[in-house]
Amino acid sequence: MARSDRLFRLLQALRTLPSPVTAARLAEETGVSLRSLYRDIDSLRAAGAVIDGERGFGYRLTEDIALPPQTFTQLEIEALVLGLAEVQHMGEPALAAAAGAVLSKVTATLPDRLQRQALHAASQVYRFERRDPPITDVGLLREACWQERAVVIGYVDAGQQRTDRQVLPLAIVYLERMLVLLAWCCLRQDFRKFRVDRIADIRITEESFRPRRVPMLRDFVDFLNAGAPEASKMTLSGR
Amino acid sequence: MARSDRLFRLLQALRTLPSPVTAARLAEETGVSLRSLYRDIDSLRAAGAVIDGERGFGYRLTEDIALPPQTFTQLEIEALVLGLAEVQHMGEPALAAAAGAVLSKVTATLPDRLQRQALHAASQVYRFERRDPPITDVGLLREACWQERAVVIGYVDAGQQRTDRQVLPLAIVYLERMLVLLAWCCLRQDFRKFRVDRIADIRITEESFRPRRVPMLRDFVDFLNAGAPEASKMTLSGR
DNA sequence: AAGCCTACTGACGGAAAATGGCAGTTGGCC
DNA sequence: GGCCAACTGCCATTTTCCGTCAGTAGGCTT
Repeated sequence: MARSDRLFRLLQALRTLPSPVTAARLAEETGVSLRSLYRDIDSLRAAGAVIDGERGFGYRLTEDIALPPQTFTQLEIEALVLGLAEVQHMGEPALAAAAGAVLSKVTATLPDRLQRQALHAASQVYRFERRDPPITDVGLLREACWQERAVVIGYVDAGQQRTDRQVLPLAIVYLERMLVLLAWCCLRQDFRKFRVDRIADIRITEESFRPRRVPMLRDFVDFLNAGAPEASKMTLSGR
Repeated sequence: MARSDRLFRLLQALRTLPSPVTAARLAEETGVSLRSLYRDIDSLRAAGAVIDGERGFGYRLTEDIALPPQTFTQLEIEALVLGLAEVQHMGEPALAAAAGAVLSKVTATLPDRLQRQALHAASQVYRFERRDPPITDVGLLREACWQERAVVIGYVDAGQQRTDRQVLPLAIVYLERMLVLLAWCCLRQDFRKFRVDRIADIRITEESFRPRRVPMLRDFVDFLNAGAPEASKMTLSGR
């Protein structure tokens, strides 16, 4: 309540006051202590604003936030609603919630007519089966991917054999109905696919492999495609 | 932080759920107790929204407001990229292209950092099989749904029998891997499901059933769910 | 090399707000 | 009169927020 309002005023101050502006000035402007101001700046940055801060100098707003209103064609709205609905159904709870939030945020910027279209899209996703929540914490794996940190996983293979191994997580992939972790296996020194539902436990280590995730992922896909016939090559999602 | 996000979702729920909507429903939607919900409604009203509340009836949003700017979290970006990638893979060419367009438009408005995140999302969709293009023109069916015009379809049933029938198209649904048209069959005077891949040809007629599509669709879903056990009820995509 | 300016971080304790539960009131409708 | 659902007040608990303080760090001037 009070807080979000203050963040709004802080952003306004950054926009209007002559830059660079010191933290002390902004703190005074928003009526808050210096410490809290730094926290507020963090919040704005977390929300996507790009704020330069140089020691001994001050702050400068480099990139503003606010999703500008968008327009979409009717077909594009169908695609958006359909895709996000799909994620709401198949994703783990946190991801499903995020899909809902995206839909809300995007449609909020739409003019009335398009909002109604979004609401009554002709393409829909219905599911009979309730997906049973995966035992594995997908969120943790995703976190590891983002941070490019090695993880130690307890993996149960097809023969019920459990092994603990350290891997470099590259991506989480929906591969023909199956949730799969693509990773570099440090034990075997090779690319491996791990079915997420067979990962018994996960521990994120301190070991970072930044910034090698993206190129390694590319290599992995190339490697998988090397032997495959042209018609059944993997493609990276959408790009 | 969490609160302002919730208020946003509440507003969105008020916008999208069929009005009037009860406090209990909204509380469930935003994952909060009834008591807190009343407080949240107060907050929105304090922020300027005009929300009708009649005892024994429910709420209705009379005048909308805009809340402070929002951006996407990393997880929300994952959801967006994943969902649209899915559509790019499973949709017919026109729809797939639309999904790509949405992704471009949305990411174009994002700050650099988030754009990079979108590009290198940890969740991805890979497909081996190339989808064989459906014989049926899904676009035409969608068009008929949008325009709420009756169509005459040539349908080949399980026993290879072909019949021509006039139907009122309600929605196109991805139902367990299968593309299905939900429609009112004028011949049988009943709700029917038609597998899109068995629709041999389509002709849009002049006959309009506007504005009955949305209520009819609701009836259809209720009808399907009437006998089903609680655990396997259909849900309308995402809302 | 020594200050100085300012961004930034961590820890800690107290203050304030948010939250949920409960018991009750109220107005409209069957 | 009973039911429904909006609304209110109160209170214990939990969570979040906030200011203070102590310290680190980069760039600048002297």
